[in-house]
Amino acid sequence: MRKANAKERILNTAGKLFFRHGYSEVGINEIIAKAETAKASFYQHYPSKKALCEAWLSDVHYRSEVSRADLLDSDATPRGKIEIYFDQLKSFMEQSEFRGCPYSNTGAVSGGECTGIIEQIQGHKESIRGFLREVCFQHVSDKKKADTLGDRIFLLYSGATTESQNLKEIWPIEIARDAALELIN
Amino acid sequence: MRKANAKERILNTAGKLFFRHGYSEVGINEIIAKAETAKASFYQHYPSKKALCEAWLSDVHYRSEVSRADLLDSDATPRGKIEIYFDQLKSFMEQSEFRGCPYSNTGAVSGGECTGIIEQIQGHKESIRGFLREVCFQHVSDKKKADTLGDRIFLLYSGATTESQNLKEIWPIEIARDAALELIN
DNA sequence: GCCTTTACAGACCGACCTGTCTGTTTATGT
DNA sequence: ACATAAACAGACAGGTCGGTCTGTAAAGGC
Repeated sequence: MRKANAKERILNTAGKLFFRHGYSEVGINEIIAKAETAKASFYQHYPSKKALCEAWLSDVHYRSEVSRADLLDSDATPRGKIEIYFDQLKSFMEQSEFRGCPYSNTGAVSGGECTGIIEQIQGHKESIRGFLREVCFQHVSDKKKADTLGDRIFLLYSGATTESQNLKEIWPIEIARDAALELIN
Repeated sequence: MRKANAKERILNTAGKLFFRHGYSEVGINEIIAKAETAKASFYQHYPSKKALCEAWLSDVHYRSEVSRADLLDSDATPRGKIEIYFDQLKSFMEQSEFRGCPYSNTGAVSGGECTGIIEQIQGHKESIRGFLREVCFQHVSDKKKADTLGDRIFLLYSGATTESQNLKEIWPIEIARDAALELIN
């Protein structure tokens, strides 16, 4: 018996490969070879490569949502939560060699023909947006102001991720964090 | 004789296809079929598909740089230039069906192994960043303040492009424009 | 002991990929 | 009229792709 069952091994291996090299650059043969499983085992658990990709994105979404919920319910100040959120992004980008957002990257590959993946991307982005709006609402307690403030921080966050990936540098995240913290004052 | 020579036809056709469907989703055969040329003619002008991609990005960069230089030298106020720049992005996203930035999209595909393309992406991004910094310098005439202000607008611009693409909606650009205009006040 | 489920190995298929090659046609300059 | 270069058509090679198929091995419940 292996350390984990085949389905989990496939999902973990594919996740790493999709994230590092991009969905379209990774083949089924590479996934099953690195996961040390057989092609028949793969198709026993996932009907297609696209379904595996959706399972991966769903898994990432679940974990990130738990993390945001924890941060939202923590006893830090709203301002502190924003700071922590950007610092988490910073360490994520550093330790992932500036690979950026798995959702945006996957969406950039599939030019728009795959509806299932697009829906997951939009759900994930709206989740982050809602989180930032809620944090801001804890700060200003004015729904409308909190929404526009949260949206602006959301765009700073997204831009920081994108350009940190493009330029392979960390300063966009620091600039965005400073700008967000000034906005919330 | 065709309306344009083969090299230009290939570049224009490939540009449209790369932009709409993504670099890795478009093959040589499709390009030459849509460009109504022969494979031998293609390899007479471009040594490889990657070289064609670099030529396309270089062409896009040249045209966008001219556009930014025109805007920079125009007689609009710095604030007006920012506004025009975001409005240009808005109409670009609308008429391109939310395909986003060709550079970021291409960079998301090639996970980092292709240095030539990465250099072009970074050059393009730094060009936009420099443009925004200069516009801000026309406004605040304090080099350090102009730089951080320009960088913040740069991140808003990037985030607006990314999320407008992801969500297939136009509001991120309007939010980013409003935020940028408030920042510059 | 048997039986069902799960995982294994890997051949095989048709389609597609980039890139090479041979040879023909067309346009242009002199 | 003729030479030269560009564009043409398309077969071909060597490889990879996602996905299907047949058959075997091992584990767990009864």
